[in-house]
Amino acid sequence: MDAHAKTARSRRELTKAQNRETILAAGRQVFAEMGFAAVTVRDIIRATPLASGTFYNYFKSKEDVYLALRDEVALTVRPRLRAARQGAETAEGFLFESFLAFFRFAAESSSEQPTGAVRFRMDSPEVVAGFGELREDIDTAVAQGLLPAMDTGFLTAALTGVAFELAEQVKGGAEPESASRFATAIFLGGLPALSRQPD
Amino acid sequence: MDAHAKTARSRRELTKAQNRETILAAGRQVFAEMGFAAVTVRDIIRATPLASGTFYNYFKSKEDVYLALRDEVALTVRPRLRAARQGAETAEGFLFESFLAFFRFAAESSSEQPTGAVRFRMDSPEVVAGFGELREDIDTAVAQGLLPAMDTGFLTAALTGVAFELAEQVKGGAEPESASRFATAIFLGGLPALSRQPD
Amino acid sequence: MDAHAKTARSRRELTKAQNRETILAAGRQVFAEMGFAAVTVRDIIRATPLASGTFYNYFKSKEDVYLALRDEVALTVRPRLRAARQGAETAEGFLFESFLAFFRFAAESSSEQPTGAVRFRMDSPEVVAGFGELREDIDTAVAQGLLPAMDTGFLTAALTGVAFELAEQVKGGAEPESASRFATAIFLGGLPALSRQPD
Amino acid sequence: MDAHAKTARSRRELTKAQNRETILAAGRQVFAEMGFAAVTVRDIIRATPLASGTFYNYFKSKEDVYLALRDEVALTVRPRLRAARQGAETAEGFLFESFLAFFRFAAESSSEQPTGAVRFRMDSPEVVAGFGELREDIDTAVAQGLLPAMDTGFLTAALTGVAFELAEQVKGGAEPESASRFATAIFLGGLPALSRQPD
DNA sequence: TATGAATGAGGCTTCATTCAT
DNA sequence: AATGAATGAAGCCTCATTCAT
Repeated sequence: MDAHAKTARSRRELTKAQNRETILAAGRQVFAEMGFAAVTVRDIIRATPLASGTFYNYFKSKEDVYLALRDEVALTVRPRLRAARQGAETAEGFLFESFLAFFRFAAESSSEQPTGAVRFRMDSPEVVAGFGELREDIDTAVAQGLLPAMDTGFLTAALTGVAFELAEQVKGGAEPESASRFATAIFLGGLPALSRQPD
Repeated sequence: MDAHAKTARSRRELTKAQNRETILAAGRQVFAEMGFAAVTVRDIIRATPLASGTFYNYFKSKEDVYLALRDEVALTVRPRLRAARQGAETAEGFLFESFLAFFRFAAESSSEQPTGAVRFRMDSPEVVAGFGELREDIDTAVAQGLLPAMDTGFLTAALTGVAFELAEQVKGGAEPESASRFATAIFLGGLPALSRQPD
Repeated sequence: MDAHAKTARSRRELTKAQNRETILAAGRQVFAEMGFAAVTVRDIIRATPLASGTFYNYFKSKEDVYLALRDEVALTVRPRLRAARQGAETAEGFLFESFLAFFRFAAESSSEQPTGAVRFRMDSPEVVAGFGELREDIDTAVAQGLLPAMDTGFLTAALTGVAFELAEQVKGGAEPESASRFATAIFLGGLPALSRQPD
Repeated sequence: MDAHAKTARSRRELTKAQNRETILAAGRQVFAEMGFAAVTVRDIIRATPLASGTFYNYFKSKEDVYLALRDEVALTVRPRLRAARQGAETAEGFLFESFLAFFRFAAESSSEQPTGAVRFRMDSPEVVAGFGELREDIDTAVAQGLLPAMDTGFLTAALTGVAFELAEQVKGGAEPESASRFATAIFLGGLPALSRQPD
């Protein structure tokens, strides 16, 4: 009986994890299809084989699902960004690898938004934190005299803005590599540096 | 009698224009207070002295109100950006005045977003078009050899990203002037240029 | 001024009659297109170049329009039925001409009903009254011994039922003449009489 | 445990069936009281102890309820008509029993219609199909030479018309038996046959 | 009389959530 | 834990009607 119960219990836990994942997948799908604002809990449930009551065993609301998805994104992106930076040896490599990791992720997770729908930014604190870590490293570089003193809040904002906007270009079909080269060139030398950039 | 009819007609049209403006103002308010996703048509109506049916004489949905607000924003921003550019004589002045116009507008229209709410971007095609015009001018500059050849799609994206993200900093209290200097420096010379920038 | 007023007044009266007719025509159209139950006053107004307030100068409700249309129908049908009967010299001619007049009218006023809509019967007291007059004449015939004594309520019902149902066949494409022959034969001799009826 | 589950399931399904029946009963009532056109979904719900949302678990609209009621009528009437015909051995019995079954049903389901309301016909394809089956049997009789050749579409229409109109008389208080005798006499011998019919 | 915007009641429907099974 | 029907609040929207012009 114990053995049986144990088997049953682990089967259940498996099911629990599966159900949670099922709901998250449904959320990803409907958020992409309809846009956050238009999605209802029922829409998420409908994209699922589960019963409506089951949803509430896992999430409290669509916002809750959304935040979980964002954390999931962050969980994927941040290690990649960190790895990219740690593998770099020059300022250029540092920026280039970071942008490249981010744009590759954007290309992977690209999905169609409904035309006319209001666009959302998947920029949770968690995702932005990836850039925050970049900032910390830049702070370090500034302290070491490798980079000039500057307003790091502004720099984070500028990096974030360029990263997210170029990510849209990448989602629209641009190459992650050329987008990364462009962004890196801008931050290393501004517009004049672009002339030295192969397209 | 003509005068009377005319007065009557204009009084009516005045009321209509006022009602439309009343609804737009209510929309501005509740979008700022609650965030787009959470707002309902009823919320907008409730922020109004009008009857519910009246709303539908002017707009079809909250999306409709939102788009009208965006167009209104565009109508305000674009002339300012254009004027800023036309008054500039150097590349630096060109960028600086454009950013400054945009950040000043951001500072004016700053309003509190609900913490935790999903952020929206007020970047309609119309607003972005302001940057599109900038792009045209840059294209001209490229043609004249003042600027290197580059991917203007990427450049527009980068300018847009920096402008919108720094605008958030400005809404959070940063100075439009210093944000403009920062953004200008980045695009003129990249990170190295920041050392030459007084904070 | 008098002359002018008079002209103005008659122009107005013309307009009044025209407006009423415009509304009735719109009612005919939308009742045929959508079915009575689905039609709203607004639908009728929308099928009109008139303003909504104007409707209420002529009718109180869609029911009011509907009744006016029925009266109009009755006004058309009854004289035709009466003329048909008065021109008949035998029982057979009497029935045949009556049915024929009715079916011809049905053929003329045939219009498509929306599939799936609940069907309505245009059998107002006024329309039925056309058959009531037939009944009176039959009563007379009974009194004169030309027809056997019977329940005239039942007979009116039977004639009405046959007339309206065969009218549907006629609206669906059947010939008024053959439908009239059929109905006449039934009432003169029942099923056996049909063998003597040329198709 | 199985038994428990089974009981649970059937208890649920019982409730579901009861709710559906509750709504249909409410529909029957309000359609009879107000006429189809005037009824709203809310009227049906109000005639029920159920919550408004519950209605939509069972039906999509008032039309949906109406069609279900018609099917229910058909389900009741058709077996009766079929049994009536199958028990008949002569043409007269055949017609008489069919009409009688129909009129008895009409008498049972008689209910007050609102005066002045537009009348509806409960003649769905399903109900008419009862007469269609009659037609098939008549076709057979025609093939066997028992009845003369004729337009069976017209005959179905005539039978339907007489049946539905006399049913109204029956709902108004006439005897099903005498109505059946009348209708049978008409179809067997036309008006002349009525003299042989005891009232 | 004609107009057409304003009104707010109220119909339609979906929603989030509960809870008995 | 899973189910899915029930709930009723509440959003959406149209409606009939009024009334100032």
